[in-house]
Amino acid sequence: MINKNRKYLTTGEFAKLCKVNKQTLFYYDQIGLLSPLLKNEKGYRYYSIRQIELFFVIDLLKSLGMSLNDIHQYMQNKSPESFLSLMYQQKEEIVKKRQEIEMREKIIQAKIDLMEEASQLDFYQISLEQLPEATLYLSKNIENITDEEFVEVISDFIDELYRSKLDTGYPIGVITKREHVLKGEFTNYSYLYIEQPNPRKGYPYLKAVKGNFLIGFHIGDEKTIHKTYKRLLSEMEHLNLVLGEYVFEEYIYDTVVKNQKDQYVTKIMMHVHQQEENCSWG
Amino acid sequence: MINKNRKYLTTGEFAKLCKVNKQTLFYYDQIGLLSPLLKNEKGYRYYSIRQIELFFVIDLLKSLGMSLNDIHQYMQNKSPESFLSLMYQQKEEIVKKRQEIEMREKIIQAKIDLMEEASQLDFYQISLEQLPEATLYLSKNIENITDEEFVEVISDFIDELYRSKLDTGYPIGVITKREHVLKGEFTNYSYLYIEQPNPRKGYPYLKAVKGNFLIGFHIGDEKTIHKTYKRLLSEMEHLNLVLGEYVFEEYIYDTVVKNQKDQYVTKIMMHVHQQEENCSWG
DNA sequence: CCTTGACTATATAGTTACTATATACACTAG
DNA sequence: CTAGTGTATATAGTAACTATATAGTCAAGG
Repeated sequence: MINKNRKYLTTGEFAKLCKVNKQTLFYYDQIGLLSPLLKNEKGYRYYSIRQIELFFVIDLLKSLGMSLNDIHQYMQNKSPESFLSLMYQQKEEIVKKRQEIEMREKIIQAKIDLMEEASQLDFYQISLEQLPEATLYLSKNIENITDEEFVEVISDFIDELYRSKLDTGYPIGVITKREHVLKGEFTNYSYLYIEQPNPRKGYPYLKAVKGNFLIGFHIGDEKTIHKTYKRLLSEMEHLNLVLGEYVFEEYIYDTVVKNQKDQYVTKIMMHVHQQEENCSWG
Repeated sequence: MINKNRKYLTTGEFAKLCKVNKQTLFYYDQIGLLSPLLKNEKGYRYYSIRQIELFFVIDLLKSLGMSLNDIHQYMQNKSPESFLSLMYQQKEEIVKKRQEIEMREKIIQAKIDLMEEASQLDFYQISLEQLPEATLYLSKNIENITDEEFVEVISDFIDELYRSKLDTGYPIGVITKREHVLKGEFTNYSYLYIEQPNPRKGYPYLKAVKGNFLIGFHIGDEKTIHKTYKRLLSEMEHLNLVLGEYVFEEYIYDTVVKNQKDQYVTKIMMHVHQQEENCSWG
């Protein structure tokens, strides 16, 4: 619509309107994507003001991830019909992109919350807490399997995180059963898990837990985690508690925020109950 | 958390987990962004399963538009504090990005609506319609100004579209005052405008219009638009109508969807009133 | 009329984050 | 022992710019 008299714009002026580098317009001219309406005998380019609308559309399509080549293809044989169908197509794409962005926004918020929480913790303190119900997405069982099978399970687990968008930004944790912990097999894990703060309905393979937990932190390489387990178990006895069904482990600080293994921090959450004798006595 | 026994992954396995090309991991190793925990004497790379969490974060940061170089900088001296501040920073960025996506989604929807509407139109029909109130963002006055001043105004207008996110996907239109139309100066425009279907409050420079409009379409180059104006004006007289204060012009089909100027379609909307005599007679 | 400074042009090289290709070595299963 | 799959390095290519070098153009001021 914009077209006063036949005022044309130089490359510099047009570039300023489009908010791009002049070189970009040379490049677009070169690949035939957007050429000036006319070129004088000295080679000077002159753009019509109207061409800004075309640039807007090119810029829109580019921002939606279309390659200049594909945009060029469209521009070759444009029509109201093909434009409309392109827009319908891009509408679907952009909805997906918005959802991805929303998911990433949640992930970032989760990381912020986790880090803020971690900064308040005293890693040398063992505490007894009542944890609320939480929904977890579990892997297949990983007890007593070979290395190859383990890689297979992890692979499936992570594939499902991608496929069903279950990555919430929370750390991937592990669950160990009481029987293994009591046998001193602290790293004979049974499942991997990732917490789902906003679980979607109709998901079959989710599991809830709540109850009393004895919580402690292991500082340093995983290799020495048995020491922290022993401290926790003795504290448990001291408090007249018995081990519940599961123990949960989660990284608080890992390779993402620390350079050396001896600075890693692992949170250990032991499900516990009052001791039977205590109950019948009291 | 994930670490069974000291099972390491080959480059191929790790790449599969990360859903990237093996070459990408070579590249990340090369630039020192993400190197395998160990390399054997034959040069074979072995990644720890835990490194997937690091890859996830790299991938997240990358998706937020951070360059590998900047990510690398962060990784060099990572700490819970720097990670937290990075996340806060990225949270702000992603909010902006989401808002941009939402705006583009609206633009695409507007283009779809406009094209669907256009496909229903009979361009050879002149019609009288009551148009509802609409909010328009106006440019400065462009009557009788030089080419240089015109470019200046356009530039300001488009700058403001960018700055205040006023691009709604609707076409940029022009307004001509009655006095110019009556003098036959059909292209002596007074303002540029763009419709705002969801105007934000507190915007001072918006203008509303409603009333009866005589609507016709000009097919072809703008140069011959006076013919369509004359047809419209004679139809107006025929219907015993008088010209209102303003005439609006909008492109229906332009350089975005048509290759040749003779296929462009311009919508002309003339504000009209009943003729005085008619009113007093009736 | 000449010079200065801001513009225009082309050509070429560099950038980022891969991706593809070519070549050679290693490892595993039959 | 060989076939097939895996691994490695080195090099070149890609998209969409971006920067740099060199040269021609133009309008204003002295």
